[in-house]
Amino acid sequence: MVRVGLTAQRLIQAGAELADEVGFEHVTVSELARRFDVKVASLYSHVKNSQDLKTRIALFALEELADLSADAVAGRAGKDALTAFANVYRDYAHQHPGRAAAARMRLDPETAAASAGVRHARMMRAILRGYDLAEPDETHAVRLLGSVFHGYAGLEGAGGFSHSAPDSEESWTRVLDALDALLRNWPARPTP
Amino acid sequence: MVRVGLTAQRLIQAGAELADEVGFEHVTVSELARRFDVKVASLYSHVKNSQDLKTRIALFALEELADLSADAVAGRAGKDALTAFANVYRDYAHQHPGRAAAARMRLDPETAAASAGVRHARMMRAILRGYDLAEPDETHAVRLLGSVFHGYAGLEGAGGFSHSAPDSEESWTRVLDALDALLRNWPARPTP
DNA sequence: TGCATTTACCTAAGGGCTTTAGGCAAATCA
DNA sequence: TGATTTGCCTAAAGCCCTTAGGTAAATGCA
Repeated sequence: MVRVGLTAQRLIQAGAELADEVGFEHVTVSELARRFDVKVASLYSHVKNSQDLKTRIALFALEELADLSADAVAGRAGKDALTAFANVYRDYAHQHPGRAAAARMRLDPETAAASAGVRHARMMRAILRGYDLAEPDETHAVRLLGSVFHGYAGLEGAGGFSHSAPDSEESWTRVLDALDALLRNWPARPTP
Repeated sequence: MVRVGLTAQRLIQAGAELADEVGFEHVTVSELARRFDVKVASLYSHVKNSQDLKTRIALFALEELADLSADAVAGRAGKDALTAFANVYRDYAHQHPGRAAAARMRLDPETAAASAGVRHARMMRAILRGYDLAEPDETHAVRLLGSVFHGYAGLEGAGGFSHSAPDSEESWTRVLDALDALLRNWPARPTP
């Protein structure tokens, strides 16, 4: 009986790679076991269950993404920072579609609160400090940006923008231009 | 042997309701059969397989949503139309979270091309005609709006904005204000 | 109205993924 | 080196998906 040296970390890492190959929704304990050439039951000492595995892949992706974003944003401000941050997001979704999908997975509130998701939110707020928005507008803007980034990655991943002109790359650039313009010119609350 | 009178339409309708109750990802041929008090195999005369069932629920949701949007937008223009359209989207996601998730499902290109998704795109373009954007900016704007609507619904459905101030309702209103302002003031392509 | 055809639902069966319980051998430690 | 821990295994049960082939209800036709 050869020991492969499974650990939760190795499983999650391999799970993330598997997600990128076959899609996050097709990540399965069985397939993971197959890849380690190990029986399925063996994984259950390292991971609670299938749900737990997926959650931990999601948390892993969120961390990874937050680390990349932090690097990209360091030393930048204004549109520069916004673009760098947004591009990390989109590039990650291109290079790691499975992990990106994982990062969009629904987490229960406590898990989410303990996740790197909060770092993302903090970074976004830091970027927004370059545009001066008073609360609650800053929060509205955070939510708008989050929606755009998630939404764009989702639609692009679903093939929404492929095979139609202009190419998605150009739209992305122009969307960022537009968001920058919007943030510099955030409208006052209209008087009814 | 009592006959229940299954049809593809009834299955899809019931499937949509099931999705709203348990989440689209938990819609299962078995559960559907249980609800009709019928054996699982019986469904396979009406629906090709599980994937087919889900796809048809997605198409159903897209149609329903397009019909609602068309009604809401009729007779409106400018911000009025934009708001009406956007609110249909969001209200639908609130009232029918499962169907909304279905509507966000990845479809293969041919299926997507034959779906009500194209009506959605056409309506968006019609609304944008109220803001005068020349191509390719109109397309960029369509993609931005799509991303925001999908993204906001996704994050809200995932509980992203709950239990934090200001409430999601207010953010949504202000996001629409902001999008309207942006469309009225779409930035020219910056000269590098 | 009676018979043939079609159709709706059924049983049976195989295969995959998940999860738990309990066992044996490799690694670790004293 | 012997004891303990730990990593991976077998076995088994449960649920979902899917196909093949059967039976009875509904429908159509003479």
